[in-house]
Amino acid sequence: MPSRPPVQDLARSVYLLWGHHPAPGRSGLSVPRIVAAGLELADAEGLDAVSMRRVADQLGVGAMSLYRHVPGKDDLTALMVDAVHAEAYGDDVEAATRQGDWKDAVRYVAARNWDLYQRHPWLLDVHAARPNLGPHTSRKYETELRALDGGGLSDIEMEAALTLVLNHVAASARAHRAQTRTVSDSGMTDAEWWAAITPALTQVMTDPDLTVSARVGNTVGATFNTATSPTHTYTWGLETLLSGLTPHLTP
Amino acid sequence: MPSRPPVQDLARSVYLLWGHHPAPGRSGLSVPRIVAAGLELADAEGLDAVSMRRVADQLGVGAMSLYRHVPGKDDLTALMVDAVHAEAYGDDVEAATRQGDWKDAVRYVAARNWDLYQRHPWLLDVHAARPNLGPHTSRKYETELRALDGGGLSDIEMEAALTLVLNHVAASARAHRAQTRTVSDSGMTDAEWWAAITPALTQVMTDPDLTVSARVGNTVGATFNTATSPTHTYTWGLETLLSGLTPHLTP
DNA sequence: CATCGTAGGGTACGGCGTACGCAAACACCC
DNA sequence: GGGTGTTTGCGTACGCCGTACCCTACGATG
Repeated sequence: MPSRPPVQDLARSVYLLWGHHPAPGRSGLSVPRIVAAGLELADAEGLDAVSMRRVADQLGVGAMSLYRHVPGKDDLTALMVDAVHAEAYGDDVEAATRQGDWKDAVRYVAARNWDLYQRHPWLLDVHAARPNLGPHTSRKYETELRALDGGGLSDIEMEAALTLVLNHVAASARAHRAQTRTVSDSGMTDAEWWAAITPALTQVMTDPDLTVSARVGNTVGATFNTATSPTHTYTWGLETLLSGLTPHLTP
Repeated sequence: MPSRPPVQDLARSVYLLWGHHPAPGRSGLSVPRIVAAGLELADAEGLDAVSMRRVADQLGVGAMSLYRHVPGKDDLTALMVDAVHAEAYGDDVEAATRQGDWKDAVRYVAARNWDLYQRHPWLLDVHAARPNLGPHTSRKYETELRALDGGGLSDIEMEAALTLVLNHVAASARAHRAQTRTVSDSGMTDAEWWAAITPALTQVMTDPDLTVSARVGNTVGATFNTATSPTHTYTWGLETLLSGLTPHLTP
């Protein structure tokens, strides 16, 4: 059942992102305070913990009061994302290009995004339908595109290359989090988990064709003590990417 | 509050994945039928539509009856994923290696995964904490590793390279879906959406530093009529990746 | 002091996963 | 056939979620 959202709502979301929000009411409730409360919850307990009720509780306010300031949860999330994107480069659009050659610039961009995901893992759970057009997200995008500008890539290729790099960072960060988080959540290390299922697995997994995966699994397990090493995949993959981009780029 | 899951539960999940499930009860309910109902719902309406209640409705059965056959929703999802992974290569572990040189093999692997995401977009929404160890997933992994085997990559590098490629496919497929889906959901094309927010955006977005992103945005918009082109990013990114992997691989 | 727009919040609806425990159907033995 | 123990199926309920609707009560204004 497609329901076309009124143009008015879309405009409202844009205005909200750019600081056009209602003045604080008599209880002192305001958009910045709501966003701050949401960020606190998300950083501490993840995106799932950010419910309208819990944000309201955090502020000593009724759940429905939030709706006077924010149209709904999606907009709140967008505001949170934009707020956090301010941390990446400190509003300095030349931050990446100053790092040296283009490879260093891209490495810097990747590292800043990696750091962002470490500081705010919930960013990995935000799946917005449309791109975020907030002020800080826009400056972040500008900064990152500049890292690739003037190297001989077409505009189309710049967009694709940046997407490629950022997707790689996000996927690696997601894998990294999945590993560390399930360890702390279940109180069970990867090795313990593996030991726990091995009996059942060997009893049941009698497929004789799994030769390569068995060898690789053993090597990886022996090397990292885990099934995979997200940080290794991150750095190795980034260098591989850079090497793949090299033919396209001058100096 | 970490709660260590009993070893027994982990083993049960493994057994379940490998076909050790209770016999059909008197109402004819069985694990395969539950999984089939879940797949039907997921393919038609997405993963969110797969609730225990709706699966049960589909089968003309009470919601709680499902729990006699399946420990919980996570296990049902794992079963669904494994079932669908059977489609990728038809259990032929040499399917990729037969495609020609290693580049063709990797292109084939990427294409099969892309197809899988087109047929079952809900796969993109599955975020399992631990790797799926089902029979079909295992064979899929074997098939994909073989595409990279014997080319001079170490075991560690094979794992990283495969992850790199599969992450790229998943991210591209996700972007592709986000684009087509939000269009059909909102009844609003990318161009219409852009037109709807442009007035508000130009009024508010007066940042003079956004020179490169403005230029790139215009070029991309003029070329693809959209903010981004996921299919282009997919193919261009894949070739870039292959070129980055080339130095590591012989023939 | 009276009025009134509005910020704030209470209640409610329809969803979710699933813990718990009862009822009905079956299998089995006498 | 009758009784009995076990299994299967499911109804109810709990605590979450986002948010629509509407009323209260406050603050500013005249």
